[in-house]
Amino acid sequence: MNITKRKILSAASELFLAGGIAALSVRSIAKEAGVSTIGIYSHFNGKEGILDELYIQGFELVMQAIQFEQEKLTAKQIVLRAIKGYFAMAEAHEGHYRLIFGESDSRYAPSDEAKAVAETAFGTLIKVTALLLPQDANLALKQKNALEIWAFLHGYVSLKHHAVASVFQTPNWYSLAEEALAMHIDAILAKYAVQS
Amino acid sequence: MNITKRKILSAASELFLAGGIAALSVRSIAKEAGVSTIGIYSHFNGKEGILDELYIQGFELVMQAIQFEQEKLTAKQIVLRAIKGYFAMAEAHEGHYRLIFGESDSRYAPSDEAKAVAETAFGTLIKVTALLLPQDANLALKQKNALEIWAFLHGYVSLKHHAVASVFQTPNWYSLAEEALAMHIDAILAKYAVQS
DNA sequence: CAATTGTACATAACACTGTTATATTAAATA
DNA sequence: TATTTAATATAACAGTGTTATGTACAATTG
Repeated sequence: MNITKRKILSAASELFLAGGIAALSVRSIAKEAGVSTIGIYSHFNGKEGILDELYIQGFELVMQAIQFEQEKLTAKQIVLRAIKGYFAMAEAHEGHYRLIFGESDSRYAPSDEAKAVAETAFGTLIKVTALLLPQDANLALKQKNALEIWAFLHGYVSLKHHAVASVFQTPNWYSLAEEALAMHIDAILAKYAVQS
Repeated sequence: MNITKRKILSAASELFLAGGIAALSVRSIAKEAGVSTIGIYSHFNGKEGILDELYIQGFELVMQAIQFEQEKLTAKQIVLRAIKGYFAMAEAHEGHYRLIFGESDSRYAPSDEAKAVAETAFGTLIKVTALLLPQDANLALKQKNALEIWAFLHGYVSLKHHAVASVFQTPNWYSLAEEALAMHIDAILAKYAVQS
């Protein structure tokens, strides 16, 4: 990647991390990177190109968060650790999280390349959550299962960003989430347990 | 409410229903309502005021969706019907749904009045989901329980709006959701069942 | 009734957004 | 050396939400 291109991208990342989408204007990125506004268009596909890069960054963060060494852990332990990692990522990179889940700019739609990265991330999630299922489970079941856990996870994160979250005085939001998910995982394990 | 004020609000609602947030500019609302742009500021608090009204409309739709006659139904049946109603509302009023969950305009923040309506809606949800719990359950438990089901629900809706939703060829998204929620409800019922 | 006040309105402007046409400069190739 | 290509700078365009200014009409008051 070009050095100017990298400079633009890192400027965008910094502004995004500091102030979210509101701080990301074409002119502010250009100024921070020390280039002219037109540079955003010659090096990237305008603002959409910048957002695509951040979108991809976001899903790479998701993948990193749910993958790790799995030695000597039960399936439930592995999935619960992935869940912890997911929540930690959502807290540490709220801007990226909001972007990849459409809570930033309704005008932005990810490019095909960006969507491909998103699907790869979902593939990673399927692999992790499939540990809860019998080994001979088919793809449809694995997808259903991954979606189930992802929806539960994402629902907690998304609602935490919501105004109603303030009605909970206790700040143990993600503890409640992990409890509920643990219960759900037990239900999944019980449902598909191999009758021996 | 003033007749002009109603005309503005209904113009805004129509534009919003037809084209979502993208179709909602101060000038387009004014034109549709047959008033000057400044009218949006004299009758409402500018665009923020308009969005507040639509936000409140959205949560009223949520409340309507999860409330109905409950005669001769088990707790599980009532909650499952509320869940069906919730999904139906999210499909029929996607624009409102996206608005109240921050997927429309990141610059918009609901007013205190709008937030109060949101909390009332959450109260309704607590009342419905509390049917799954023992009658002597305390408020913290009821809140935890309502959040649990709401997160699961909302997660499915939010992910359906996401680009990754296209990896599921089968269009039975909400059937999968209802299945998963039914299983979770059973787990809740089992956990808090009165030992007799 | 006449005078004053206050409200609703229209026009225009401001500061901002993403994007692009035009012109200029520097670099690389023939 | 001459020509072509790439990167840059300036300015402009069409939008956005918002506001200042000026005007017309209605209501209230002396």
